[in-house]
Amino acid sequence: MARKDIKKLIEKAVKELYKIDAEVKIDRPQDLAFGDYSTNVAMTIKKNPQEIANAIKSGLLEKIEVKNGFVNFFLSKEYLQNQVREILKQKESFGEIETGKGKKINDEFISANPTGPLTLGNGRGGFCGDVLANILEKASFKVVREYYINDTGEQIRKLGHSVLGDEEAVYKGAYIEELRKKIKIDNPEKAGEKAAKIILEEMIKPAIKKIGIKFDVWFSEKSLHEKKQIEKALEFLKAKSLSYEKEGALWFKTTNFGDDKDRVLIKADGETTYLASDVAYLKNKFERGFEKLIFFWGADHYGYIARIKAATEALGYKKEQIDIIIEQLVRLIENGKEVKMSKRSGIYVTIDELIGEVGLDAARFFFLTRGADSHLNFDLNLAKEKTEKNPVYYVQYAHARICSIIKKSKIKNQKLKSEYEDLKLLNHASELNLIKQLIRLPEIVEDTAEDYQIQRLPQYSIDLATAFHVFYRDCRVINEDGNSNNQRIALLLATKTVLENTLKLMGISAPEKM
RNA sequence: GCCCCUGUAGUUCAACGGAUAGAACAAUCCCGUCCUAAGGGAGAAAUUGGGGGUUCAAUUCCUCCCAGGGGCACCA
Repeated sequence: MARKDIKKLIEKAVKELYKIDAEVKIDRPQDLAFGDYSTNVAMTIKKNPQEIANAIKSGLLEKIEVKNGFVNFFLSKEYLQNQVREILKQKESFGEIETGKGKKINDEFISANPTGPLTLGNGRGGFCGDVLANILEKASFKVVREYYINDTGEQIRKLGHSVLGDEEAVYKGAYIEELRKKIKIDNPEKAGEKAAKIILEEMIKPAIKKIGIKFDVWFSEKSLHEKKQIEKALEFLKAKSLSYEKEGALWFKTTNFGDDKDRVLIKADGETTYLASDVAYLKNKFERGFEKLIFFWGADHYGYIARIKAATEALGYKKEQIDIIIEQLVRLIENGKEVKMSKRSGIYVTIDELIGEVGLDAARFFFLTRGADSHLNFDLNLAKEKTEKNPVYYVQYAHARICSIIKKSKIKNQKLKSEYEDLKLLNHASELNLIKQLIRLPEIVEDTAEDYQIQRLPQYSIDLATAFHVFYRDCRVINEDGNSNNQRIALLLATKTVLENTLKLMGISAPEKM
């Protein structure tokens, strides 16, 4: 990666010049006039940028300029041309980096209660959780995608009551009516469990399959009870003197770890709380050897963070091993007004409806474009209208155009190989700019695996597509006489590869024609 | 009351503490096709909610205020 190499060069130069270890950051300036990369290190260590620039020599670089205190680096044509060959060599593995070194990460997302269909909000977390897993895998982490099923407890009993249609019913909707026909059990708890199973198998799992997500582990809360793991977790806390009895309940001293107040593990009526299950579940996850646990939660679960971190520390692990990504809630807008979504009231937009109306690729792109912190509004009618204008088609169109040219060129792969030896004719500004976009992918993967800002990826795919469309305008691949320019075919194939790899990371298809 | 998130162009969103705050959609105009015009280009549109502060440099960090969303259970 050029960025890494430049960083090393600067660090070395600074060390030799001033005998200090400066923290060097390499940026990509927005304006290409400021170079392909730049650094502000001269300003942060208050030294002369020209002096630093003079100390650097590399075949990577065509020139180094100093402006406004920044040192700007311009990549050489030779380096860029060689990258095309590199991409063609690496193919689908282009973009992979080694930072993860095979470390095991558990990525838990969606984990919606099996009390109803998956909705918009679940989709947001689902797409983001899935794509983060893709990125982490690209960064050489070993990722397990996990879904936690709350298949026992209060909400399951309530589901049972709802199916039975008694006065304790809370869930509404056509699916409850359907379940009522299928389930002939009088006991609310048993009826609830049966209903949960049907909802999971016939509603949730098919919806997840439909949106292109594959979970490695479906983890049942009930299994924690059955395997006595909750008991063991509680014994563990007791042995560490981290729990105590008060007013007939068993409490967990979460305040020892920074929580506002202690929390109940076993209620006075003898039932364990959700937290008790979670302590056991956390213990289970860590014992499976994960170095890091990622959770995608909706903002309504914010209050739970302190508890989970406390539990992590109580179990003897570091709270840094837990990364909780809070997705702000999706607001449903209808006729310009917010409609409160709620499974209990039966007002929501399901994943099935969403995909049916706007399609999977557009839906994925829509959600991936927005950062987790944005409180996004979702207007289904507007989304339907805007579907045709979704930028995802702009990106896919670039891929389709490439496929079309390649098909037309009738070039054979074997013949091409020898042509790659020389790519020196790729000199046009639009060709070089396209290559500059291509080589960003590993950097995008590196940065995103680090900070989880998934929206960087769709943004990048648009930049990449734009660079291609400009190249398409400026540089003909198939000449008027019908012969093709093989070096440009090579660039085309490299672009196709990078587009495919990027779309694959987002879980979006790369159509050959549109 | 306390905690978290948000407030950026007409709209929906971007922007590792950096250079002239970027896109897309909408609105205006140009390029009539020759490898897919689902494309390309030009211009217009922003006092980044408001006031202080830290910094060589603030949309970004701190602080106060205003507005909105979420959370503060022996619920999940």
